[in-house]
Amino acid sequence: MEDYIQQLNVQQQDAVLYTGGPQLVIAGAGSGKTRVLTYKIVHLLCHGYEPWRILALTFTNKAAREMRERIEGMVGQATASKLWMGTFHSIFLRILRIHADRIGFKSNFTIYDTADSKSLIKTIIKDMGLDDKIYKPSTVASAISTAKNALISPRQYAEARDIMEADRRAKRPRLCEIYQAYFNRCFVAGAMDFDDLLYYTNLLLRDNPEIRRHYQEYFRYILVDEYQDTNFAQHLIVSQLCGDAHNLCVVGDDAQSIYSFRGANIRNILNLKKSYPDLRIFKLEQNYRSTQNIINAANSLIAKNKEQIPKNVFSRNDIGARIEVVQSYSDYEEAFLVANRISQLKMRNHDSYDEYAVLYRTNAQSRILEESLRKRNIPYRIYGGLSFYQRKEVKDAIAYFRLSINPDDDEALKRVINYPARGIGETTVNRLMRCAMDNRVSAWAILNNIDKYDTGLRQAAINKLLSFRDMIAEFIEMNRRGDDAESVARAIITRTQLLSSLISDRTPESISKQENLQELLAGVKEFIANKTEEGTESLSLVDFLSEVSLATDQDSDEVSEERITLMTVHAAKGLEFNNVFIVGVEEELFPSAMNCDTLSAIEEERRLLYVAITRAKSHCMISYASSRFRNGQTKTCSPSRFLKDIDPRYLALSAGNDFARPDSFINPIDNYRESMRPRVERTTRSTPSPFSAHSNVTPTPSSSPAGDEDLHSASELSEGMRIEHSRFGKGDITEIDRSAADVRITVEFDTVGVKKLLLKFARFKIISQ
DNA sequence: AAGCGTTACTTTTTT
DNA sequence: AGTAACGCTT
Repeated sequence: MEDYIQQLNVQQQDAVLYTGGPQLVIAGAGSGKTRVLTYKIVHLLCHGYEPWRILALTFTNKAAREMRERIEGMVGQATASKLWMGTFHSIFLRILRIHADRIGFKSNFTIYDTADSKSLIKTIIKDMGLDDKIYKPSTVASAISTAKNALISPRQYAEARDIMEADRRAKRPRLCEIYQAYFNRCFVAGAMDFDDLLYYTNLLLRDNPEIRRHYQEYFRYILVDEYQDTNFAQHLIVSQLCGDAHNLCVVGDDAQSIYSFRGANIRNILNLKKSYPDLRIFKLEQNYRSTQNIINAANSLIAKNKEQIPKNVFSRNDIGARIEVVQSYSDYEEAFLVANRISQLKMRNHDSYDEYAVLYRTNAQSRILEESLRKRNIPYRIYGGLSFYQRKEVKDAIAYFRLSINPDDDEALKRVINYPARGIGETTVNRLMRCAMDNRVSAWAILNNIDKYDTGLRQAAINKLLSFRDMIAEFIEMNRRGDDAESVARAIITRTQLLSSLISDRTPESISKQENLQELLAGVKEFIANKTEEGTESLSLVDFLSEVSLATDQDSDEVSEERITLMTVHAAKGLEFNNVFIVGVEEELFPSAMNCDTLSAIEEERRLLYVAITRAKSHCMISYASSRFRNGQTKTCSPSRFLKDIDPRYLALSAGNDFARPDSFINPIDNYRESMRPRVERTTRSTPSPFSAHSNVTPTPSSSPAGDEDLHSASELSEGMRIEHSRFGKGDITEIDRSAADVRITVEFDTVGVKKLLLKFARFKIISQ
C-alpha cells in the first residue's frame, strides 16, 4: 500500500506526508492538485484515521465524485463511502438536517433555487409597492446573497450604517426591509436558499458550543479543495470545525480564483497565515499537463496581476506549438474557422473528439458554434445552459415533490397550484398569498384553516383550493407512511395529471416534455437502486430532493460516443483537453463589460483567461472577431487587452492580425514559418508528433469531409471568377489579397452580400472563370 | 380564467 | 435572437 508515495514527485510527497498542522498547498494549474488531495486522504486512511472522521470539501459535485472514485480505486468502496466527502453545500445540508431544530427549522426543509429566490423577492417588492425598475429582483437578490455570505443578518444589516448609507445613495433605501421580509418568508416557508445552507451552518456552530465541539472532535482531518473560491461564510465554517486541533489541509491556486461574483474572497487564501500562524505552505509548481509554450504564455499573462502568491509554474513537457491567435470578421466566421480547424486537426491527430474543447466567456456564445459544428458534422456536447432539472416540466414535477415533503414551501405551491390548470386564477392566488403574508404564515397554513382567515375569496374559489389541498395531503400522507421515493413520485405524476395533460398534445415539445418526466421517474428509480446498493437507508423523496436541489446537470455520466466539448471557461475549471479553442477574446466580452470598472475585477477576468489557457495540453487557439451579434444587433468589437499581456514569443498570429501590430514584434522568419500550413504541433522528438508523418502527405489541407466543395490555392483563382460556396451560395470574386501570408479573397455573393474569406479555410466550387 | 399576440428587455460567470 | 411580461380578447 505504501508504494503510492512513489508515484509522486518530491513536492507532492512533502504535501501528502505532512500531518503536523494546518497546511496550505498552493497548486499551480495542472500540477497534480487532485492527486495530492486523494493520495493524502489515502495516506491518512493508511495511518489509522477512520474514514468517517475525514471531511473533504469541494465546490462541485463532479470534483467530489471524481475524488471519491479515485480513492475507491485505492482503498475500496467500503471505506471510501464512509468518508465525509462532498460539496460545501451538500455536506452542510446533511448537517443542517440533523440539527434543524436548533435553528428553528424542521428537518424536512426544502431548498429554494435562484429562480425561487428571485420570484419571492419579486413578490415582496410588489407587495411593498416598490418599483421593480429601481429594485430589480436580480440586484436585490445579489445584495442579499452578499450579505448572507458575509454573515450579516437582516438586523445587523439595518444596524450597519455604512451599508444603509450606501443603499440610500443607490436610491434603494428599503433594501434592508426587503431582506428582512425575504428572510422571514423563507423561514415561514421552511425553505433555505443556497446561501442559507452556509449561513445557518455558521449560526448552528456559533450558537451551539456542544454541537460545535461534537464536530470538532468528530472530524479529525479536514481537507478543502479550491480554497481560493471560498467565501467568508465557508472560511469561517472551516475554521469553526477545525477548532484547536488544526488538522487542516487546504489546496488551491490564487491564480485560478474566478468566483468572486459569488462571494469568493481571494484574501481567504492570501491571508490564511493570519488565521493559522502555524500554517505551513507547500507549493506544487511542476505542471504535468501542458507544453512549455502554453505554460509560458499563461505565466506571462498572469504575471500582469498584482495580487498573487509568488510561484514559478513550469513544464518539462515538450516545447510545443505556439498559441494560435486568429482574427475573424464576425462571430459567424469565427465559429466557422473553429469548426474547420477542429476537423483539420482531428484528421491529422487521429485523436478522439473528447480531446477538443471550445471555451467561451458566456453561454450565449454557444449557439453559433453549435450551428457551425452541426454543419461540419462534428459531434459536440454542451455544458451549462439549461440543465435537466431546470426544464419547466421537470421543475413542475419537483415542485410537487417539494410540496409533498414540505407543504409550507410557498414558491413550490405558487408554481403548481394552478398547473395543470384547475381554475385557480391569478386573483385567487394573489389573495391567498396576501393573506399568508399578512398573517405571517405559509399559504398552506391558510389552506388548512381557510374559514379562520379573511381571504375575501368566493366559495367557488375556496372549493378549488381545498381540493388542491386534499390532493397534496395525499402525497404528504404517502411520505409520512414511509413510502419510497419512486412510488410517491409516480403517484404524484399520475394524480396531478402532469403527464396525462401533455399527452393530448402531439407537438415535438410536448413529446420531449413527456420524455423528460419519464426520465425524471427513471432518475428517482435509479437513485433508489444506487442507495440500496450502497446499503443506505435513505430512500425517501426527501433524500432524492436533497440531492437533486444541489445537482447541476454535469452529473449525467452517459458513456456516450466521443464528442467535442462546448462550455464556459468557468465550467472548464479542473478539466483538461489536448486541444483548446478560446473564442470571443474581445473587449467587453472577455473581459466582460461588467467587469471593467475596477482593477480587481479586471484581474479576475485575467485569471479567467489564465484558467482557459491552462486547460490545454498541447494545442491552444485564441480567437476574436471584429463584429459580433449581441443582444439582437451586430456590434463591432476590438481585440481583448489580454492579448497584449501575453508575451508574443509564445503566440503565432495569423496574417492580418492587428491586435498589437504584429510586425513590430514578430520575427519575420518565425512569421513565415508559422504561416506555412500545416501549422499544428511542433513537438520534440521524445513524442513523435502524430501528424508529422501526415503533414508531408498533405501539404495543404485538401481532403474535405464536407462534400463537393474543396479548398483552393491562390494560383487557381483570379478576380472575376464565379464560385459556389457551401453556405453563402454563388458569388463573384472581386479581390484576391496576397499581401499577407494567408491569402484572403473578397467575394460578392448573390444573396448574402460581400464576404472576405480566408482562403485556407474557404470551401467552394469554381463555377466559371 | 385562459389564450393569444405584441412589446420590452436581456446577457456573466454557479453551488 | 429568444424570452418574459403585458395587455388584449374571448
